[in-house]
Amino acid sequence: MSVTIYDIAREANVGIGTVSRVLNNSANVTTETRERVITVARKLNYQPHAFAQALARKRSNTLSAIIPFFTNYFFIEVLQGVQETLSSLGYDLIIHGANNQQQVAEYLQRSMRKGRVDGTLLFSLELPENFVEEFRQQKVPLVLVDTFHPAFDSIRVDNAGGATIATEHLISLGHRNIGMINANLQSAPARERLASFRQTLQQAGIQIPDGNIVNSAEEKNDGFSRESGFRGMMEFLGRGLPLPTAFFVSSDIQAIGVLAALRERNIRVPEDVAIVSFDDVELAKNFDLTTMRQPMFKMGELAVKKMIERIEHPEAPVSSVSFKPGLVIRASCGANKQYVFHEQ
Amino acid sequence: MSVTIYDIAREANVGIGTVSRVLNNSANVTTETRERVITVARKLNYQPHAFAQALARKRSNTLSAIIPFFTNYFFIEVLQGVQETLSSLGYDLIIHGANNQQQVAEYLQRSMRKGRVDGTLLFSLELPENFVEEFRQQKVPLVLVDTFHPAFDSIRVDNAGGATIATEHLISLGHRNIGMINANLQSAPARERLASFRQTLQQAGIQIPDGNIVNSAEEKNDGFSRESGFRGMMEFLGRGLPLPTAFFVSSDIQAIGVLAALRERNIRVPEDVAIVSFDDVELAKNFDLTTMRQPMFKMGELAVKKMIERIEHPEAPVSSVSFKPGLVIRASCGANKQYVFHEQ
DNA sequence: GAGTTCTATGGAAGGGCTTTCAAAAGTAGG
DNA sequence: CCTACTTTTGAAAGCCCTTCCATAGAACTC
Repeated sequence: MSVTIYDIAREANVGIGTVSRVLNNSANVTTETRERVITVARKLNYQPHAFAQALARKRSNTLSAIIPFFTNYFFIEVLQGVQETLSSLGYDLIIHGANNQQQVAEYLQRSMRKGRVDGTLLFSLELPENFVEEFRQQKVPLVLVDTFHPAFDSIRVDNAGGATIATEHLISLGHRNIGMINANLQSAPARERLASFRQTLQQAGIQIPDGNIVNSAEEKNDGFSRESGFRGMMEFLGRGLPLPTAFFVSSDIQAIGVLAALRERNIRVPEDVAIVSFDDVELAKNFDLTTMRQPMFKMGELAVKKMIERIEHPEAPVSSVSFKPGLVIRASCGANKQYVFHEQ
Repeated sequence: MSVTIYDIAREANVGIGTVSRVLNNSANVTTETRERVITVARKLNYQPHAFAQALARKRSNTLSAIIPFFTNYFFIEVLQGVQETLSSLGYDLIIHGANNQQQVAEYLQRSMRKGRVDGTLLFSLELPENFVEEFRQQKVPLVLVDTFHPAFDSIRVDNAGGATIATEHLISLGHRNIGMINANLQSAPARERLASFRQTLQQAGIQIPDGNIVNSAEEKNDGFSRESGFRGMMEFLGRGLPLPTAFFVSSDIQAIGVLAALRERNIRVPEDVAIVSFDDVELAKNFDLTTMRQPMFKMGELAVKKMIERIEHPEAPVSSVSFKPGLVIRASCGANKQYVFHEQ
């Protein structure tokens, strides 16, 4: 059937051990033997059997990523970094899109199947407590991206810092009546961004009515969606409060909804209302959004590096890195266009 | 170390064969034995070793997808269909993003590594001729999505039909001077869409100047990008021809660029110029684009089904399915909003 | 109750690789 | 030329499963 090392061994007049050693570039093989084996292998168009290797090596060179599937451009962009880095290291990436908590559990379970993957990346999803112990027991490395648990490595975004910069930017442009269209508070980023928004205003001595803040009640995607942004702004407009001169919106995708709502009411951006949002997904530039940039590609890259380190040093202390978002100024805030990117 | 069927066999006082039979729900095991084994397996928290299974079964339950990575929302949406379908069948999906022809080759090569995957889905990329023979020899199933080769199964989009409908729609709205902003002609869809556009106009007895058609020269993504659309429209405007009252644009993402270019020149859509594009990616509705909808999720789903069939019947005749896009009317063409979706 | 057919079961073989171990071959030193 | 190492090599063991084969026992048949 297909060519195995036995075929090569026979043809090259050596033992299978030698073939394996040649193929793996192990030491202690004469150049002469090595070349003979390589020639035969090439001639027979030999392809190593991945699973047999994985079984023998106890290592699969495959990682899995569990993400809230494709509902959010943010993940896709991080994933891009993950995939490219992985690929250059000869690893494969299995993608699991989880649409609900039950699927998350199912995929986590699957990831723990001994030997299937060398590690799992969990994106933006809270790790169910009952898995914490399981993962530690099974010794399957887990790296959290955009989410947190003290027992595992994680890559995070400094939401508080980002929200502070965004808010300060609006203040520096002279805005004193500012609103916020937020996602669902059940998500940690939404909570963190709101808290910093409030705190920054307070420190600047600015008072705003409670009604200026709209938190989404939507379940889907924790309110990080276009619809949520649209409805959030509509809800605000329905409250009859004086229109703030600026809004901080908790994500680009929501901001797109906000923009649509404002257009519908003939409110101009940035002339009547300035907008600053969060993420800087690729889309943001199409809408000329001023936003807090997260280095998504980099985050993906780093996540992989962490994972590899963890695989190689299972007992190393847990580490958590947090990226600081940088302000990207475009048209929606009314300031000049210019690019200010702080990277940690 | 980790729990194997041997541990279960010992504990349950049966042979490993019996354990395997129970775990695989094979026939000929007494209920009593079956229950005893299951109890023990559960107690020991047994997880089958995926690679050992794959090796023994000669089947990995894993597919790979090679896509022009994440540069295009179209793929992501198809991928969503692929992933969900696959997941429900207990398959895993490995994703390979290829940024150039060389990477495509590398990934194809990797896919052929015996046993690694049960099959490969190739998206929108031309299959290099030298792989044709290799794939047939190695007997690794290959399904083409949005691309074509007579030797393999494929899922396609009826680009010609779609372009015809789009063009007819513009004609039916009264437009007589129509332009087209196209992608790079080195891509088959771009060629097909252009050909039908021309033919439809001709059949309607409408003559347009050659200068009304702009083909992208961009390499990146074959010109299916926002930048390409922006530049395409700018190039047209620089030609000094009378402004057509309508444009057919070869993809939504380009249309977004076109919109930006028109806005920059203060040309209103749809009042001054009507736009119809192609794809109906999720984004399209945010821009209120009238566009030709491709059932991307469905395409993904079908691709998987074909693949499974191919795996089960390697010798079945090659088949090719083509989806007919449906017109989705939004604001950009100036007609009333209404949803007209033809599905094949 | 002897002979026959089925069903349930244990365990070896096999899948293709890596790695360990022991033997063979080579090198150096005296 | 013999001894003491070192390097190279072949082959067995092991990774964990599925599957096949042979056997033991149960269930039937007449």
